[in-house]
Amino acid sequence: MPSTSTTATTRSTQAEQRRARRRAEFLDAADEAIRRHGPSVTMADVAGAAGVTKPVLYRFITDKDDLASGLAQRYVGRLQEILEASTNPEAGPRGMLDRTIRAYLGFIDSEPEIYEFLVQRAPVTSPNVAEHLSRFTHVLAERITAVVTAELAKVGKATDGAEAFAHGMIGMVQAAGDWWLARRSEGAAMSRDALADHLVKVLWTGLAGLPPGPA
Amino acid sequence: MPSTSTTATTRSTQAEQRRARRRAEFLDAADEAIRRHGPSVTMADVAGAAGVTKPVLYRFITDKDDLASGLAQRYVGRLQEILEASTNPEAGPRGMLDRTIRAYLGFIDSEPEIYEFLVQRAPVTSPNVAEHLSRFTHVLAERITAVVTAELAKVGKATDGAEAFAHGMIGMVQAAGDWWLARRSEGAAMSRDALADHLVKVLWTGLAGLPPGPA
DNA sequence: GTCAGAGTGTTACCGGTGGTATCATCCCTG
DNA sequence: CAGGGATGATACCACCGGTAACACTCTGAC
Repeated sequence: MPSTSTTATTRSTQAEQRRARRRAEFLDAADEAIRRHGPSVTMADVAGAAGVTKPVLYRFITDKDDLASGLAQRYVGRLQEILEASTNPEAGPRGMLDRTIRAYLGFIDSEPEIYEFLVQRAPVTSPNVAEHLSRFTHVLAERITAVVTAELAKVGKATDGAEAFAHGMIGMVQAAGDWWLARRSEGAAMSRDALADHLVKVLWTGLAGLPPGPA
Repeated sequence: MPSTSTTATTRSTQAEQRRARRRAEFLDAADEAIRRHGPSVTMADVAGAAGVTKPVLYRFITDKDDLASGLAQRYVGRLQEILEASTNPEAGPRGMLDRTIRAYLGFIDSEPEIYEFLVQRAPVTSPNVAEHLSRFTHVLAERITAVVTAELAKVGKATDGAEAFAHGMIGMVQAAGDWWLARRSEGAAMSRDALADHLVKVLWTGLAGLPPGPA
């Protein structure tokens, strides 16, 4: 086994790793470019932020939607890290709801441009097929569905509405967040914390309004 | 007063009427074009559907966003007509919520392409200013805010959360509607009526979760 | 009758953006 | 040193939103 050579398989995985690293670099660049140019960034802007031209970018990112997908996945991951880091394991589902909403509002508050870029690219993707794979809100929705379903089952309610409720929850938080984001800049409006309190109360109470019945 | 001539003022109002009629024709054309080409219609498509070329269209519609605005206003108007037509005046706020949600779901069910065109054009409009004037959901939000505020005041709760709640409500209905729309095409999912029941229950119950206190 | 002007219409174009074909270069391996 | 795979750039295409410029018609005024 000569020290300077590697087998074919390890070489291919090395290539894969290199590709993945490159892709991550371009996501970093996109991050920076969005911060600099706002949600209407151009692919050339992103490439430029990476110190490179468009064709190179397109060797690692197939599409502008692919780029949005990659960023969405990354930020959902960070959100999840925040949630898991603060997991007081005995807080129960209501605590989880509370923390999730606060984390979400914190994200759109601290990264409004990236957030807007993400939601802006969302509906464009699916012409008519329901292929929203790994879009920001949908990834979130999956996780929440699980929690809601578990909670409903525990309380002995019908679980067939869980998915609709999960998506509805996200929609409510998102819409209220958008509204708050827009009003925030012109003074007025309530504090982020007050809004979070509000949403948690409404949603948690609303959960109780779901119809009873077996799964 | 000669029979073949008109005064300057009536002539100018005649011109205005003509302009308005023309604009309405182009909105009709947009309607048809969206139905034919999907939410990604082109301005040339719209002009073509009106049997005309782009510059003519642009004499009556300033912008693609203006076109979306016009359509949004038109459809919100129709929604309101439906609501008022079915107004059992003694149904109270819960009946109103019920009817509104059903009308909304009926709209996105029967006109999914137009609906998607509308929401797609929504966030693009405001670069950073909160000038979403007459956008579909925002027009709706204003009306709902009024109802919610009144109801909260009646029950003796703090009304400063009404606006956030109104936007949140719309967001929930919209997100749940999107989800339902996407799942509907692949069999599965619940019926439109069941979803409406669901949403009404959750939101009405959630309203009770708002914190008490003076306005 | 003819002239002015307001509408209505078209062709041809611009600027920008997503995305690609093509070619040059470098570096690593054999 | 030969050759292939990755890295890079230039130049281009298609498409879309929006506009400039020009041609035609119709109406009412003198």
